Amino acid sequence: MTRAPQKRRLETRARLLEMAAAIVQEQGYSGLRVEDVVARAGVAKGTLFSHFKDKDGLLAVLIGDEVLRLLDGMEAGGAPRDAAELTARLAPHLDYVGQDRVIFDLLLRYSGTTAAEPDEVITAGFLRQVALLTRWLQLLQAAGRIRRDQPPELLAEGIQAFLNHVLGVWFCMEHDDETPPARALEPYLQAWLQPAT
Amino acid sequence: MTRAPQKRRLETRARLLEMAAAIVQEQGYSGLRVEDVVARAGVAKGTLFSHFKDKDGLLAVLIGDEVLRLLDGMEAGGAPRDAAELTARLAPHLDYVGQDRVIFDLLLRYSGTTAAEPDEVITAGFLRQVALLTRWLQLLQAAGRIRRDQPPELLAEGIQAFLNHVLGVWFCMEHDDETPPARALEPYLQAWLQPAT
DNA sequence: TTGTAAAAATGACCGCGGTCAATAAAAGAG
DNA sequence: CTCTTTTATTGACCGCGGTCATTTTTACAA
Repeated sequence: MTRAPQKRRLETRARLLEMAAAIVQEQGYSGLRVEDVVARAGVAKGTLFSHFKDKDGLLAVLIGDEVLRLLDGMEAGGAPRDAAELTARLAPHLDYVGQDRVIFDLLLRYSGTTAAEPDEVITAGFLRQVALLTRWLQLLQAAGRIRRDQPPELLAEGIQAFLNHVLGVWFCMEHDDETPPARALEPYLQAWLQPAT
Repeated sequence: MTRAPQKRRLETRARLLEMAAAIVQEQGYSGLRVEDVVARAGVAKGTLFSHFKDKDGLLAVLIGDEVLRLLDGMEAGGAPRDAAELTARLAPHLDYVGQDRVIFDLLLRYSGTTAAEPDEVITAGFLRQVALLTRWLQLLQAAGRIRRDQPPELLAEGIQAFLNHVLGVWFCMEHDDETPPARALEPYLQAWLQPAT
């Protein structure tokens, strides 16, 4: 008979996440070292890896959490009324991911995970994002603001593709460059969703 | 007075690449360990890192080389006559990259590098691929087989985006799945290049 | 040939993510 | 309160990529 996870364990997990978040706050994602996390949380290294599969597993929770918060912001803005407004809704997400390559790499690694364990926050985030995009695209199609010759699911996945493409390029160049990801995304979405004439 | 790189050094570099390629042949890219490479090449570890910036730098040469060979194949096929034929030309590339996540990750890291040092094989490969795609798209536009309302450069970059998207998803799922990347790419390219009516 | 400065190669060493057999702490059973 | 079983934690240890002060080799001048 398997038992439910005990209270003490949950507290440890919470403390690990809390300390990790604090370090990220101070040093950024790239500055996060497992040894620092466990030191601050006052546990041994092995403990961390009994709570999270690996360092990425820990990051996935932190980042997934943030993605969910960004989604709240997106939804709060209400349904966009055209392609340009949709781009604007995506801007915060791009800004967040664009701030550190670690975020990008991790999201990319999980971005295709449509199935999988629902307790993984990051997966939940993706499912919600795709669902939200699809819903919005349906509305835009109904309003005749974007093309209607393709199913909204395909268009949504296409948007994901352009999002990642733009970010990938962003991380390859020196950032003195003045074009932020959100701005670079525009021409792609305009072309991809081009309004029905 | 700086001197040109000496013969002996070039031989060492060549031997390192040769041995690395052999190991990849046997164990795949994921199985490549720096220690094995230097052991086979009969040099110390530090030597490898004086020839290549890091492990990725070594892989970049190996993979970039392979990408160039694939490009030869693409060009040998001649210019495609419609979107479907273009997809077919890209299939070998997808098959190659899809065989190991290491290849994908590395190509993605370099994929935005449009400028940079021309002696990097992998950069050369990308420039050539983009140029080739652009040229083909121009021809297809001229022939009226694809949309003409967007510059071929934008369409080419879009294709890159879909390529990476499809591959990203591919690596996220169990590979018992029967849909290979090339097949998954089709609907995107059809939609993205949708023929002028 | 010999002296010397640049180039090339060396390998001990480090950082850091991740493992695992051993140990401690909790949770019932009697 | 014991004894036993499950759960949670520990920290020494490992693998592997990457560094750097030191040593060896090479090229060239006197």
